[in-house]
Formats: sequence, structure tokens, C-alpha cells
Amino acid sequence: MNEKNFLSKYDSSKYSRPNLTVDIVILAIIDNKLNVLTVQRNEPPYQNKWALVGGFIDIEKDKTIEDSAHRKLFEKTGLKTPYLEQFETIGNNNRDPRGWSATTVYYALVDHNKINLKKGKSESNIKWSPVINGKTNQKLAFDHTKLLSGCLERIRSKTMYTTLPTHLMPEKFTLSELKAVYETLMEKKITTKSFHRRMLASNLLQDTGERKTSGRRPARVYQLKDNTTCYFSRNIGDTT
Amino acid sequence: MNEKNFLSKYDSSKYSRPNLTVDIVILAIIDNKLNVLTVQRNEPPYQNKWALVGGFIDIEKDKTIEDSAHRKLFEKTGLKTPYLEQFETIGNNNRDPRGWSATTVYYALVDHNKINLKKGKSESNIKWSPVINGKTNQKLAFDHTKLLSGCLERIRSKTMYTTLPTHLMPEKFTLSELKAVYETLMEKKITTKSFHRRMLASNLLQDTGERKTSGRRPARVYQLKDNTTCYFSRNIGDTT
DNA sequence: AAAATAGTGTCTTTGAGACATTATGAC
DNA sequence: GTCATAATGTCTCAAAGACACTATTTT
Repeated sequence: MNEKNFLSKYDSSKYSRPNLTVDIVILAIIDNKLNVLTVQRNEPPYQNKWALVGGFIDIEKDKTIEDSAHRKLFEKTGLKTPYLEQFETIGNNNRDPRGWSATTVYYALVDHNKINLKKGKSESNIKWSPVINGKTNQKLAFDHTKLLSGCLERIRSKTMYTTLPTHLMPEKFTLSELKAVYETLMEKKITTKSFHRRMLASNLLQDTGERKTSGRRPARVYQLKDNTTCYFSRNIGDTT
Repeated sequence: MNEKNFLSKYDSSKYSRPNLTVDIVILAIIDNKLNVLTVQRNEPPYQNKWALVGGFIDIEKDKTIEDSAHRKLFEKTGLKTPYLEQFETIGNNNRDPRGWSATTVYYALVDHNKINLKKGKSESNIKWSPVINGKTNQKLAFDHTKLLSGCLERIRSKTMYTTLPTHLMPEKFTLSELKAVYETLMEKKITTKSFHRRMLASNLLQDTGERKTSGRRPARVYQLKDNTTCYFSRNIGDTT
């Protein structure tokens, strides 16, 4: 039997397959606090519970899993070119009462000023939920609480040797503000000097010439030269 | 409608879903060369082509995706407790001619002495394929060539700041041998002194007191104290 | 002794961490 | 001026890199 014959006779419905979904940990800084975007489900399972943004892959609309993540992110936030990265895929027979299901988890770091929240049909609400100690106030639907905390751990780790957190910043920001975001993600203070050295060495920041006065001495205001993420060969704040 | 009612009426077959598979990049060092385990397909699509170890998740046998990876690995190699880690999940509508499909890719680093190759029913053969410049000699089935190269890139990166490569070693080995494996994975020479310093500092190696003479002066023979992977806060061989 | 591989000593370099010092604008 | 926050100077420390040197065995 040749390949063409095989494919014409292939009945893909005869095997039972897991459900495949996408979930996105959409993070933003609001009032210097870390927040994750959550939606309230208006259907079972977990009716009325809050959950991460996500849902089934639509094999008509989505050419790839990542497309699916982009689509869902766009539908909720209006963002077209976010920083989006895959975290991991979790699949098992007990995370969803409807049966065997797998979800591919992405994370997006966004500037919340650029966001226009818009709830979907199957949701009764959408909101930013503050993240404290790697958790939201309320337990999330499915295994989303665990997905969130694992994802935050990955981000914490990357924060130590990359410029990932820059994607959370507004267009213009000061080094103090950026440092505060690093410290939020790492849940740890870092030394000003090391931080300045590293950020300026990255050659990622453009001094706008402006000053921002939020206390006493006004701080230099920077903007990103581009949206790349720099990698360093040593960790910051890693006094283990 | 309450949750119980909803679930009793839920018909999971009414949505069309992607196929979900697992693929495993099983790596071993043979004769100081990096090899990946490959199987020859004896059914379309890609009949007779070589591919990574993998296949459909069996929702009867596998409680989780990782279980599925362990099962396939065990079926082919007889290994029960390998070093196994998730790389990424790739899903799209063109990687498999049978339709929309997703695969979760894992990688396993194994000691090839512990392996007992055993081919599956749907395979006409199984073999170690040498990896040169991130590729096997022949192009692999599906997108497996790309999955392999991406996976090797991830491993190369981790090699710079972890003791990951130790999982490829036989029970007893010398520092020169381990260093050669590092250099194979990184495709780069590293300096002996830095390497010795770091490995001894990791406190992962037990000097067996034995010597191995493979040239002139016999080298100390070490074994691993345990199977943990150490993380360092600086990269080795990172003169970018 | 010569050769070859194993392993060390030590200096340089890089960049993090500590911490004192200076800079700047609001009041 | 004082105060608070911004930013820098400079020293220490940890570990990578360079490379010369010593050590141990075979031949």
C-alpha cells in the first residue's frame, strides 16, 4: 500500500484522543504590582471559577499551537506582537473532569497600558488578578494555580540572566522602575550598582534625555532600543 | 445545569481534535561520539524513513504525557529511571499528512551500556544514529530533524551552566572523558582548569581510587555520588 | 630519557556584591 | 540649607580563562 492510498483510507476518528488546549499566563505590572489576566468561566466545569486565559485549539482557525495562543491573547487584549514564549505542556487523565486533556502553557509579558480588555462569549468576566507569593487570591480553575506558579518559577529563573522583564515595561521608564520589576519577579532585592552596570552593558537602553521626578532627584528616562532579550553569562542576585 | 449534569451529557467526540504524540530524543555517547536513537517506520506516512522514538499517546495506558514518554523509552531501551526532561511541544496542520497534529518532545540522556535495544511492532528496525553538526546522516521523518536540532540547542545551552552531561556517562569515568562529552555537546573546547575546578566544586564526583590508563599517565576514575543535576551561577565556555 | 596525557599553580580578567560617596531637585 | 532618591566610585570577592609547569606512566 503506498502513502497516497494509506492516507485516503486513514480514518483519524477511530483513535480516541486527548483534548488539547492552550493556556496563557499573561502578566503585567499594575501600580508596581504583578498581575495575571484571568477570566471567569460561565460554564461547567468549574463554573464561575476564575481561570487563566485559554481554551481549545480550533483546528480550523489555528494553523499552529502558537497561533492559537496568539489568537486567544489578541481576542482578550487586542495585542498583536506580545512577548510570548512556551512554558510547558501538561497532560493527564485527571486535570479535567471531561477526560484526558493536555494543555500547552505559554506566558506573555505585556505593557498593561497597551491592553484593551474584552471578555469572550463563554466568559462572564475578565480581570487582572494580583499575584502574591506566586498565587492569585482565589484558587483558579483546573490545575491553573499550579501552572501559574510553575510558570512564575521559570520566569524568576530567566530574570536572573536575561532582560526578560523589560517586556513588562511601558514605553518609557527609569532604571529604578525596571529594578523594582526585577525585584518583584525575583522576590528578592538586588544591588543597584550591579543592576545599572548590567543594564547599561546590555546596550538595550536608549536615554531619552527626559527626566522623571517621582521623589527627590529626578531619574533618567530610558526606552528600549529594540525588543530583543539579552542573555548574560552570569546570574544576578544568586547568592545561594 | 449543574456540573454533574453537564458532565453526564458531555460528548467529547463532537469536537475535532489534533492527534497528540510524544517524541523522545534519546541521546548516548558511543565511542566518544554523540548518537540519537532512531527507529525505522514500516508504515506510511514516511514508510521506511527513520524517525525519533515516539508515537501516539495511549489514553488507556498512559496516565500522563510524561508516563507515555517513559513507557516508550522503556519499551525501546529497557530503561526505567532515565534522565528525562520536556523540551517543547510543536503542533500544526502540516507536520503530519494525516492532519493537524501535536507532539510533545522530551529528551533523555542515557548511558548506552545500560541499554537493550528492542524494536516495536510497527518498526522494521532500530539503531543509534550518529549526530554530526546537530543532524543525523539522513533526514528524519516528519519534522524530526528540526525537533532534534532544537533539542540539541537546548542541551548545549544547559551544558554551559549545569552538570547535565553527567547523565550520559558510564558508571565510572575520568574527568577527561567527561570533559570530552561537554565539548561534544557544546561543539567547543573548554579549558581543563576551569572544568576541573567546577566539577570538583560541584561535589558530585566520588573518587573511586581506581586509575584508568588510556594513554600515558593514568587518570583518576570517578563515579557520581547521586543523580542530581547541579546548577552553576556562571556559564562555562561562554566567550561570546 | 622521551613522549604523551593528567593534573596543578598562579596570574589575569570579568563582573557581581558591598558600601561609601556624590548629585540633584523639592521643600 | 535638609531630605530623599538617583547615580557613581571603588574595593572585595568568586570564578572563568590563559598558560606555564609538574606528575606519572609507557616505550
